[in-house]
Amino acid sequence: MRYETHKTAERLREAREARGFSQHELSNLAGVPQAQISRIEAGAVDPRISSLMALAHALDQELVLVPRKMLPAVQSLVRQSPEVNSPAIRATNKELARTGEALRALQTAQPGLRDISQLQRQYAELEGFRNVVIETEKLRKIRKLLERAQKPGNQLEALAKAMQAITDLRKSVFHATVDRRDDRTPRPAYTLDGGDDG
Amino acid sequence: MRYETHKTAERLREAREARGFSQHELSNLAGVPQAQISRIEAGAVDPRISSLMALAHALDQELVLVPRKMLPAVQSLVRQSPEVNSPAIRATNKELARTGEALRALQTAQPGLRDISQLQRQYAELEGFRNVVIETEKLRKIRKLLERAQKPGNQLEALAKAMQAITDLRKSVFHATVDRRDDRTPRPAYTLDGGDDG
DNA sequence: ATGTATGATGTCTTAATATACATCAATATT
DNA sequence: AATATTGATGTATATTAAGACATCATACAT
Repeated sequence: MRYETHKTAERLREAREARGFSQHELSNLAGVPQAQISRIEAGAVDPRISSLMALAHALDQELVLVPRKMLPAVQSLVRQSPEVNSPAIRATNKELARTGEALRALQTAQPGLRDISQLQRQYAELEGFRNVVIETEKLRKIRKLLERAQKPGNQLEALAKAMQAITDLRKSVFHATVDRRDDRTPRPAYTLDGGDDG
Repeated sequence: MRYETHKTAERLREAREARGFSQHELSNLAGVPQAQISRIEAGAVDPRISSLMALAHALDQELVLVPRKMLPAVQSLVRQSPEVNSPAIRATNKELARTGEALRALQTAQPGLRDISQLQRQYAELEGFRNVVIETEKLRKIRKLLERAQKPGNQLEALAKAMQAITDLRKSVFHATVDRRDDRTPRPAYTLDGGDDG
């Protein structure tokens, strides 16, 4: 028993943390209890595939059967995956997740607010920048504003500020992304035959 | 429940039958009762991962967690059945071996060359594509360049060209498998500038 | 027709996962 | 300092895979 089960579990944990999900959040997404996730990640149980696949699916991963011969090639492919694990990106993802939560909370707490849908649309776009470094502090400020907008008081002002902040963030992210398009490989990959004999 | 569990089970059965194993034989190899193998393959149970891995291991397969984005690429790799005996693959493996030798030879002959470590890193990844068809001619050219870099003359130029060639080969290999569609850049960037509809 | 191999099922028992709680330590946040 | 979050762990119960063994239908060979 316990072949390299722990290896898969380890990768699951990495994927979860890379996305800034807590075990509880993942639990909600995958329908697997937090306690069970903890045990699985710790290698304390021998999970059924349905459990593993539920988790993998929630993390946008798939469990694939790979012939041993192909393993190195597959792994080198998987390494190229854009799932960066840098602390900065993890922090960003975490803040993004929390901002999303704050937004949902605000929505349920104050369903009447009119501009929420627009806020959500803008946030949805930001969601796409998971795994891309963005200014965490700005995200944080946005989240604070959203939380403030939940409580009575100057809700509208907080909401307006949040809107403005998210717009600014979008702009700044846009510029940052436009600047760093070095991986788009302008030329075709076939430059090898450059006039050398064999 | 039962996500795509049956898919994995199906692949296991294919692998078993491809090797001409009966369920009973596989049972002996993997230590899983024949009845259980039958139920697993039929999708009648939700097996534990240890059972799956025992079967996979006995069939020279590995259970790998793959990001969704990489799934098409990985599958296209896996589809290439490991026909190690095909002439094309034998040729590739042979050329790979010779290229590796040339690299090592160059290293011992010219220990001072600075970019060798990078070359080696890239070559190491190509090594993973043993048993996968890659462009043998390009490999051949790389080897020639490495051999040329050993002899005095325009070493640096040969080395630079080799580096470029190996980079291109890597790209071409990955492109051949990865790039069916263009979803590498975070897409929401396009929609960032315009305010949407109200 | 006889015998054999293969794979699917059935039954019973055992052991372990899955689940729903609760709790606790460590950390982060206010 | 007080509070909230996160992850690990404990307990009790229900569900179920795993394992051993038997059986049956089918296909294939003798």
